[in-house]
Amino acid sequence: MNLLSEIQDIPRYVQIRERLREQISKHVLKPGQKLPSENELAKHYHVSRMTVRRAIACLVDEGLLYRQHGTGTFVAQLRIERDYTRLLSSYEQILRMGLEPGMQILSLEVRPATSKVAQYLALQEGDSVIRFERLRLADGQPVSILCSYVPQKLCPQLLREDLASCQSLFQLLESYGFRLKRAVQKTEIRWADQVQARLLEVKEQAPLIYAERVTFADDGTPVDYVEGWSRADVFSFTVVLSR
Amino acid sequence: MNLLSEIQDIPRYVQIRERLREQISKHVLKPGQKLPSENELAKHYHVSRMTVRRAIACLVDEGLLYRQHGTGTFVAQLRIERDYTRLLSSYEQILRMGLEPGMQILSLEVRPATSKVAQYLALQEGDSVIRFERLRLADGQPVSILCSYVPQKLCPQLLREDLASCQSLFQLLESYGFRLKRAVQKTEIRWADQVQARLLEVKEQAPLIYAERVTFADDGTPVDYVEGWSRADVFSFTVVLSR
DNA sequence: GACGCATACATGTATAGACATCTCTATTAT
DNA sequence: ATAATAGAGATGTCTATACATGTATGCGTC
Repeated sequence: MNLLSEIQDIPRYVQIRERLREQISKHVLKPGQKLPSENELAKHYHVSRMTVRRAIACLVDEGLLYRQHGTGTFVAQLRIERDYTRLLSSYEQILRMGLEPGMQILSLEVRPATSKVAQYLALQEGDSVIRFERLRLADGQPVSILCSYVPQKLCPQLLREDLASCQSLFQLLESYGFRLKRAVQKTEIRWADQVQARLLEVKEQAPLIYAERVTFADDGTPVDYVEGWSRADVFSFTVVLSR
Repeated sequence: MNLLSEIQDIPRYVQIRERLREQISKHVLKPGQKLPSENELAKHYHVSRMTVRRAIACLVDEGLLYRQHGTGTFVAQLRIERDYTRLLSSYEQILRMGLEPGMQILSLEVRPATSKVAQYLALQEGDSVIRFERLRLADGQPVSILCSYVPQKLCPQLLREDLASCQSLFQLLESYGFRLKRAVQKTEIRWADQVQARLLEVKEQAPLIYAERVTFADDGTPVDYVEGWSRADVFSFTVVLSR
């Protein structure tokens, strides 16, 4: 009889969800195995069936479990996935690759928004945006040129912050209380111009991975537009797609 | 007073969800606007509050709505196209670009799985897999070389099907009853070898977008492993990321 | 006018139960 | 032996209710 902790103020469905997740990750529940029925789980945890269903529903959404109507709930076969569609800052990306992130600021200024930037950030053309351009390093080697645009009205004092000591624009934005939720990113191949080639230490016309991304807070407000040019020999890009 | 259709056997929460979705897409509910409270919606549709919450929860997951505890539920600012993380076949991708898909079969055979393929498809090395290699065309121009591997035991009669007339492997697999659910795709840059350069009509050593993808059915069984080499001047790649 | 507090109302969590629908199995009838 | 049927047990939908918790508002006090 597993008792849920009554002391801490964590919802029961969250506690059950995390217990199930742990059992799956530790192979107590093996891939393909049938879970106890919802009624059995409800009895076991001393909660109602609806609470169990809620816990299970989360894990089904994540792809850890699947249901078969009339038959039962089962552990899915593979789980390497989840983290792949996680929205990461370039800082976090490099950390994940096991390298030491570094940064070199190229420029930092307030500018009127061009029409393209205004459109992405839902501003009027000419509204002030903070333009922050830097070279991202991994283990001391240049890997990406990044250029971010943030509406100035969202964080008027951003310039005064020490952007050099703060390793990630995301950290800064989140510390301002923006709950970054999702982003749309478009990736394609472009060829290095002279300046980019020099900064990234590649040949002119070498292929680069070009990505542009708009990041949205949870209320759908665009917070950030980033363009990035990255060395094609360093980056790969893994995502999870759903049909 | 909107009545839900009692005749059709569609769950009420689905009906309410789709009505709300329609009102959002038609701007009856405008971005930023507050929805009626859950209790009001429940009265309006003559259902319980839990049923309304379920409908709303779906749309929150999709990013169309967001909630503020104690305040209300609101329409999000932008409708980021959900379609960006949709798992599409190459056929569907080209259709979406507004081009006419074509295909030229390069080879079709049953082979023992290499260790790499076996690992991706959760097979034993040497198990039979169907290897299907083709050139994908868009408006008659070659754009991708694709090479799919499917465990033979999943569809023993695949070879007899007329793969030439069926424009998409996905269609075929779904017609066999596989509920394709999600895929993990890794994308990077590689350089064209002699054969690839000739087929894709680019120079040798030209950069190509290399993608490998494992597709899973809803029970987590891997159904399909694809490698693709695509012309970098044709493809871009848009995804939605969440934090 | 500024502050604090009570209140109304919003969403968040949880319950116990009812009935529907789907699947599989065991029993019964042919 | 085979086919039809009944039943058990699983998930799917839905209700009505209770209480917890967060937020804005308006009122009274200072």
